[in-house]
Amino acid sequence: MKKNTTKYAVLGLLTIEPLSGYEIKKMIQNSLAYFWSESNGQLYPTLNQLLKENWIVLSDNQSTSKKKSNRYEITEAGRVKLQKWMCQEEEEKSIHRDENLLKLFFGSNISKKECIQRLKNRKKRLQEKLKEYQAIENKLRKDSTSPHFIYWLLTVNCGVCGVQAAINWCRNSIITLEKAQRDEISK
Amino acid sequence: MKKNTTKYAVLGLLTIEPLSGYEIKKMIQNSLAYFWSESNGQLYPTLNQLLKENWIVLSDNQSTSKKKSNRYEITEAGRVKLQKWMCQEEEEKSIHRDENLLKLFFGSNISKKECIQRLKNRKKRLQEKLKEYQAIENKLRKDSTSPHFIYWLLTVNCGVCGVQAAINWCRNSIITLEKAQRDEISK
DNA sequence: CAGCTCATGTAAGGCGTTACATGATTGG
DNA sequence: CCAATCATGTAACGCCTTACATGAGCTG
Repeated sequence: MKKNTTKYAVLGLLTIEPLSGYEIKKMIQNSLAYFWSESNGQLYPTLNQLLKENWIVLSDNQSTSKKKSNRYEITEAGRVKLQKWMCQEEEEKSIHRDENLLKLFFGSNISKKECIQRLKNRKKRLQEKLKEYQAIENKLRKDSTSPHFIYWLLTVNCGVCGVQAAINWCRNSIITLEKAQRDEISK
Repeated sequence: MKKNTTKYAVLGLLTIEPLSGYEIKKMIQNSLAYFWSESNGQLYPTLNQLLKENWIVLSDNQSTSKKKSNRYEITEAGRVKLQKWMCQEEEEKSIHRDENLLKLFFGSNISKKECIQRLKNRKKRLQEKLKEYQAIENKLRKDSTSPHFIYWLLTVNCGVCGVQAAINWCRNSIITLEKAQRDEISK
């Protein structure tokens, strides 16, 4: 059984406020980018699917601009559906495919020097990512009155913690490999 | 452009030793399960594809058992291909879709109590996972002479660090939510 | 000989992305 | 009026999983 998680992402966003497809896309890019993404090819068909299932409806208050834009509202049925999904346990699926780890696992096929360089680059990228996340966190903290505040903060905090852990692991791994490299040479 | 990472997983495993499709599958299940998986529907077609591209060949030393089993060896071209892939930079794709975070993000749609319960369950699952990873780590440490040893240890260590970070985040998040819950009631 | 594991595959179908197509409106 | 942005979609394709199909050998 497949999930079609796009459905729930859309439903969730519509509990915040009525939105058009285009606005949903923007919102995901601006606020959820660090843990979620949607493509047009997924989003628009899903919206029509949700309509058919009566989990969302076309909002009658038209959009601010004069353009044709379909603004959607979540229905009561949609809310129930979303809540049910949110309360479902999901087993901890071990991140099914981590390409970085796969490469590391086969490290003996390239030189230690090369491996170390890869890790250093990775660490650098992660540090940039960390800055981004912290910027999001700081921006969030400025509007602590929203009912969503606490959840959004926890969400971005998860990203921060994860990246920090990855950076630490990179640092330690680099040290380990550098030590091994020195041992190799001295022999 | 898509990657077909299965190719590289197979090539990598064949640098360790010649293997049949079935053995590759077992190996992934037994040793790489915490960061990689393959299904038959992906594995066998990929093997034939690799054959056609001359990155692997049928090994002539037949398998231990008398059954028909196609054991494969990596070719020099295959090795080059693998090494090239390993030295390629990949941009840090922010884990494109994290369902747990998506649920948390929409937390205001359900009760704090429910959210806390979800997090507690998640933490428990993560702790079990941590034990598994540590068991793998301990098993690995017993054969420290292998040339793969250092890489395999680093790989599993990455898993351990990630899970530990996630557990800590869960713990802190639970505390934060419980505090918010108390504040709600006392008002 | 029944049932297990070994062993290799195929078919169907969902998920998801990329790239393209199409227009309307707005701003310079 | 030209370009950019707003706005909605579709077509094609790749990845990946699930489920099934098939058959050989092995074990009691």
